[in-house]
Amino acid sequence: MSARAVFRCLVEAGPATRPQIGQTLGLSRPTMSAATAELERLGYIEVVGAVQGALGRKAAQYRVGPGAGHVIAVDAGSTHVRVRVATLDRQLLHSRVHRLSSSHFLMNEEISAAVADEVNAAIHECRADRGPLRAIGIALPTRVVGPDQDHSATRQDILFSHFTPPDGVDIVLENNVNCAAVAERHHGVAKGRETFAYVQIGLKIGMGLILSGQLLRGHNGAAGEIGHLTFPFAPGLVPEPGEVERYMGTEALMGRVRADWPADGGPVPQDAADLVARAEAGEPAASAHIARHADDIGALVAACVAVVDPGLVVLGGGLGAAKPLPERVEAVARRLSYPVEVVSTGLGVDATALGIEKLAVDRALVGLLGEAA
Amino acid sequence: MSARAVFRCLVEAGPATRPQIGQTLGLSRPTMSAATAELERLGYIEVVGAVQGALGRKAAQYRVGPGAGHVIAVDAGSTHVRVRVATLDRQLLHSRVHRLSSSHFLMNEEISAAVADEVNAAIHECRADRGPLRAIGIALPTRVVGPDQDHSATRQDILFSHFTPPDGVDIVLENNVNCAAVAERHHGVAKGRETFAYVQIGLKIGMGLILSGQLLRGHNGAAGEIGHLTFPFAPGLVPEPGEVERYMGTEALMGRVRADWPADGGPVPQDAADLVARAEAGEPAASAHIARHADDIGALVAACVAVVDPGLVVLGGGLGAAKPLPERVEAVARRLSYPVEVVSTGLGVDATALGIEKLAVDRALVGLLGEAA
DNA sequence: GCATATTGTCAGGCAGACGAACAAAAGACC
DNA sequence: GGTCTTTTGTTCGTCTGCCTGACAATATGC
Repeated sequence: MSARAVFRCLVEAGPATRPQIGQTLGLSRPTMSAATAELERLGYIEVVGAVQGALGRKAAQYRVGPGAGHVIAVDAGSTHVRVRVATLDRQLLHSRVHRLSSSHFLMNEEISAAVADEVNAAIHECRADRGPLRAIGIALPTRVVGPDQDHSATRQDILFSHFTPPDGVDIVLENNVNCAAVAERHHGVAKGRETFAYVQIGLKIGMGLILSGQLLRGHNGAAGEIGHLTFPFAPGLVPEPGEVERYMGTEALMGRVRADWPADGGPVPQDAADLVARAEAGEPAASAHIARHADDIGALVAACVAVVDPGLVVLGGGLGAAKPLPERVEAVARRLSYPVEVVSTGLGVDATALGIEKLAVDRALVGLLGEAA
Repeated sequence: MSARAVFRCLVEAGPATRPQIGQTLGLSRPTMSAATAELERLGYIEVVGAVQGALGRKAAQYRVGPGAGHVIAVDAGSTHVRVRVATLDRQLLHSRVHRLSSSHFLMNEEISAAVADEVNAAIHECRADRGPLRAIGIALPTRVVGPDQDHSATRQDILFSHFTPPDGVDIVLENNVNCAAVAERHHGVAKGRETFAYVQIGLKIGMGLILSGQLLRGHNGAAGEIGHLTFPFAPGLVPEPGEVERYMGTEALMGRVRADWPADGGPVPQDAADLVARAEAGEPAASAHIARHADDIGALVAACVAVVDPGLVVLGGGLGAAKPLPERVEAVARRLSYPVEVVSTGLGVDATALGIEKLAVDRALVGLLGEAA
């Protein structure tokens, strides 16, 4: 039915009149009238006003209505839990940031409890305000596997020991790096791009792959786990699993910085943010370390480029926005492999939350409109 | 129109009766009659007999008819040019192997001339035999880029200086490793698999990726070019482009074998096939080299697994079918990364030709049935 | 007030598919 | 052999989803 297409159009492109939607979808006026009448009857859309063109009769403007419901998006990060409640057309209804008592590498009891609390608070906050709750999306700092896959060795089950989802509400779990990649595609520098890679450089290192417009999860939900890349990878050396993570994470970087800081370089940088700031301020020692790190990341990106040839790599995470990084990474990667464009993310700390929000909205639409695409 | 679906069904599943097709496609008898009548009128299908069930009236059996036409598939390999002419439902009409005078690393004048000669010969051979020629597929040992991409630094244009395709015939170019991957999916050990990687280990090393059922080509047509993987990849070493290829190819392997062959190991193996045969026969020196090579490949496969998590890796190429390889590669890859199954190809030297044939048939179907999927 | 342009609705029609009924062909059973 | 049952194939009416064309309902500008 064309009503589905009309609703999708309103969700994605925002308020519009019947002639506008008919134009973009290639539908006739009678069909548009029937579709909007049906959607309005269901409460999924509502008239929001009338728009006057240059000439002629005013056109009624429609938008997603309260009956379409809303979603809750949660970014369960290592230092903060961020919650967003939004309508299907992404009007923010509620948002909260919960600071964790300490920084966590993995999904654990404290994060799970915080997520459960925040979701329950959000549910009560927005009750009956903008229609039914359709989906809850949670971005996790762990590998996420589907219901038919092997759950051993994952930590996503910890969450559900703290949290019972309401009946009839879809739950969407996704890895946080994958979520950031989705956000880059819909709101960030990769907008409209069909194929690209998002590389997160922070405490841990990870990658999210969007190929031909769809997120690559992989057979075990482990696609993009480049922290597990073979390393060292050279004749005569015995590789160890997970060494890239241990070598490229900010802790290892700061360890090298502390061990290698020149006596005349001033105080040793306290953390990665400090290092980046002083490199951007022009301090030679800090710049040298950032440059060296960029070269390492460039080699890593080159490996990913050789495997999937994404054409564009977006750098994110704590170090991803550092000024001199993209150019240097791009230079190294291009020397080692095929042409690739490397840019920094423009989305801030909200990237992951925006991405899981988009995924939750997509799931809600599937539930609302049936299986059809 | 349902006629498209019926024709696709006959192309993919072979001869069938109307009730059978209606069953699989969920179409009613009247619809099936209309569809087959339309297709028969166009000459795309024909009645091939009548099938008697356990009881009741005989059912007419249909199959793809002469009017549907045929395709030419060419594997432009490094030592041979293989040609297959087949109907859309993959009945082999003609096949030829043209041995090249020497082994070539890249697309060059001799290969191009041989391809042009063989295609022209095949065109005249099958003229008016099984309807019009719909598409010509050519598997190339080079990176293949689309018409909208950057053609500099590719060698696919050499071909067209030797060869003018007939009017109205679609030309499909694809990298030979990607073709082998497609063949594994449709005829080989990865049959029915939606996501897997094919790794070719021979003179050169390369990978073809099938993700969610579709071939990943990448932004520059360079996806799977793991010969360009960053190498060496370890702290303090300066990586050089293309070193994996130079290290993992059979020439480098045999160089190490010759340099390192024990005095009491008998005559030095002449080539890779000899090395494999003697390893399978139990000779310790040969086994040790194959094992070492398997470990290297295992590290390489682990890198690919970390990036795309294919779940299944099919080994092919000159060394891919070597007996002890898959288990050893799997063991190394699993230790370094996520669970992955590693198996050897069951298709022989025809893998690439079968793959490009499938791609040519797909293109012919698009041309025949319109843009619809 | 009237011409013109645009939106919105109504009626009719067309394409594609389905279900029900009926005709045709084959084996099963007496 | 005759009849019954089962399956195939066709004819007919219908239904859904959409379009085209005509008409009514606004809006602007002279």
